[in-house]
Amino acid sequence: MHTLALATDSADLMDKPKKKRAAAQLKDEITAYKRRRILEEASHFFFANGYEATTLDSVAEQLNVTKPFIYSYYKNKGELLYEICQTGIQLSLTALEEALSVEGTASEQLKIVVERVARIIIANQRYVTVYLREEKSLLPEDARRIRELRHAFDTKLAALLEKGKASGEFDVAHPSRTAIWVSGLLSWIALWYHEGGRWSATEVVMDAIAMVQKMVQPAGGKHG
Amino acid sequence: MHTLALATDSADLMDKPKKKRAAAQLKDEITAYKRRRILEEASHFFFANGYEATTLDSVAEQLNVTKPFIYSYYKNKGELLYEICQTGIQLSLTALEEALSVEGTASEQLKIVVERVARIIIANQRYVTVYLREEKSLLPEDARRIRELRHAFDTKLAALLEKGKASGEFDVAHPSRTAIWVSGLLSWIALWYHEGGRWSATEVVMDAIAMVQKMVQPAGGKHG
DNA sequence: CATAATTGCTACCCTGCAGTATAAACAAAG
DNA sequence: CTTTGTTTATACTGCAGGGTAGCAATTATG
Repeated sequence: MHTLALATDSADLMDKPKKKRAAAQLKDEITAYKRRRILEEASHFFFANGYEATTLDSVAEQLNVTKPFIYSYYKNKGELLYEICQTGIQLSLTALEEALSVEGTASEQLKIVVERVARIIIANQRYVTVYLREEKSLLPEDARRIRELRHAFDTKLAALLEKGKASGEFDVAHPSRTAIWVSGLLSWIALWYHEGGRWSATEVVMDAIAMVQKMVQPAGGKHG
Repeated sequence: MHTLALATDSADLMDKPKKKRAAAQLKDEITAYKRRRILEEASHFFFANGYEATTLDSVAEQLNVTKPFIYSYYKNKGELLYEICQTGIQLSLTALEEALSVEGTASEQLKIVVERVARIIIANQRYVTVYLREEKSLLPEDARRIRELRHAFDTKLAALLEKGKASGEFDVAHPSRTAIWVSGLLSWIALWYHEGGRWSATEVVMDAIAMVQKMVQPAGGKHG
């Protein structure tokens, strides 16, 4: 009865339980699904109340499950936090990398980068906000890994700015420092955007694009 | 002996304990001083470990004092948090207001605003960061008051952008939305700057000025 | 239908910490 | 040198919540 809250019970995925291979794989998928659901609900609470103020009992209750259930899928509360933070930065990093793989001038690429990353941040605000806000609650080792991902993000962004600078498209005195401002502007979206608020997601994304373009735009005028 | 950690004991301020008036005033000053010291140490811990993860015992220990000491100057832990958050936003707001009181064109004023606010934010990073990060830990009523101050900040900034737009100095499509980006850029400093890190406070301030100027700069070229 | 394996729950433990009742130390006043 | 008020510490309480031991229910297998 309780497992109902985890929605889609085995039925959906249960097609060919013939071979052991298939059965084992199915089991893995179900486990992965349960982990995802736990993470999702946890991220809601961490986002709304903060990590320390959130109790695993409340997360379990939301899932119509008990605390030991969570502990059979996650080692402890800290592991949940780490996975949420990891998701937050990894999604942004992946969006950046995919955007960078699109061919085009630096200006075109930058526009795509900002648009896609901004959209990802809005769509995954909970994860990104927790990652930005709860760094201090991570174990030192976990915090280090998160910082590495963030650093990869900033570095790739800096490389793009460098490229635009070399081609004369951008006027940036110091690409790696400017990258941090751009990345901050994107992060700010997560901290500030409110669904159903004064401004729509699209408006915010368009604004972000415009702001970043101005930040790198040569004094002479427009580009790209 | 223990009160030593509160440094400057009465001696400093003790000049004319003649009249009762003076004595009472002195007492008030000492009380205010103790409150300030408690707040200062608390802000260190809240900044470094987060609000919930900080124990008042540890704050007391840092002051070479005991927990009931703190409770005789603050009602509870939440009051401490509120005062820290209040300090964080109020300092920024005051810096903004003072900068706005300097006569000049919109461009000149904006430059002064960004410079002063950025400096205040760096100098009071602990307070500002806690205010940005711990909103969810505040009582609803306290959170509301903090948001009001932030809103005042954004509104005054928007008015300046509006003024610059009217005079043709700035190219901003939507002043109140742009104000939020600018205010976000400033906030970002608190979250990202690290004393003794890769870049100096002055570099960061100069960068912030340059970024904001570009964000509002007309397509045609420079201004101010 | 019996046996084994898996999965989840009930019922705890125990620590850490916000907050307090009360006593001691000290200072001020007479 | 007592008396009175103030300031700070000692020594607690209460409980919330992370984490776990062990049991029950369910499912798979022969």
